[in-house]
Amino acid sequence: MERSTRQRAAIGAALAAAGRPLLPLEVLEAARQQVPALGIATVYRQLRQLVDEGRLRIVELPGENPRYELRGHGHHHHFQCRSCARVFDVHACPGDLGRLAPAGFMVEDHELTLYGRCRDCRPAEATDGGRPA
Amino acid sequence: MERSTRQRAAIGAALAAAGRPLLPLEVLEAARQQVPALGIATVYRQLRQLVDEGRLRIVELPGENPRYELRGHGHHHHFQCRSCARVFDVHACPGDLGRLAPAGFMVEDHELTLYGRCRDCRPAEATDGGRPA
DNA sequence: ATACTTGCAAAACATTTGCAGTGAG
DNA sequence: CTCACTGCAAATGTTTTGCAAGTAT
Repeated sequence: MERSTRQRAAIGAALAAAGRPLLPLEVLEAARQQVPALGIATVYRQLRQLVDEGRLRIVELPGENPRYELRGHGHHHHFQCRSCARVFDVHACPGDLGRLAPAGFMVEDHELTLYGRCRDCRPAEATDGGRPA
Repeated sequence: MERSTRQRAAIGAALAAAGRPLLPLEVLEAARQQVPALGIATVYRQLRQLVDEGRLRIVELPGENPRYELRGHGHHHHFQCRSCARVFDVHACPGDLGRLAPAGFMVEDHELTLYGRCRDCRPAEATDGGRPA
């Protein structure tokens, strides 16, 4: 049975306030505003526990470390900015992708990630130093 | 300009012989049959170079280390069977997903993975039970 | 009081890099 | 003869774990 500690609350609050998937280090930085002495090990331990409880969802993108977000946003997808690398929720959905699968395949679910420029980074076109592949 | 060394050939041969995505350590083990003194660092360096050249493709599955496989086809997606965990190519594409992103976001690319039952694992009765969530 | 939690440091892993020697062009 | 490539070892970077002290119940 899990206890409700200041650390656990701070980590949950950080994830709730962000409204987007966070990296463990982002969780640490945000949660330290409430619990300055918070350690990274506790963040990892709590993230794992919250995932086991079904409260958190792991968001994995190719070439990136796993991010964590609160469940309950319902079905949604993600958008990663190729300039700042942040990940945002996309609450739209193309729907009915069953017809894309090969004949005889049964599609139960899908995962979609969009890549491009977020609102903040879109104007800066020539300032971008490299190609974050 | 890249040189053709025994190591590079052995790594390419290992990937070609496997015909499935391999982990770096699997590549090392297989390629050592031709070049026993091969080092893991060389495997990683060659894998990265081959990816940069567009000859290899990185295959990432949730909770797994990246695998590498020879490339062959252009833009496509993937279907993972929830029963046998195999990954299949999906050559269809929903297209035009730019409208899904939040206002102000610029979509340049996308990645889509379907989950469900492959032909072999599909329950006998269900002809088309899959529903996109 | 009990035992789950925490913070720190060290460990465990996967991947990258520094460097001197090797070999392809 | 050059300089990219290689193997080794050390360095990174991320996540996990051991342990003594802290704290919710």
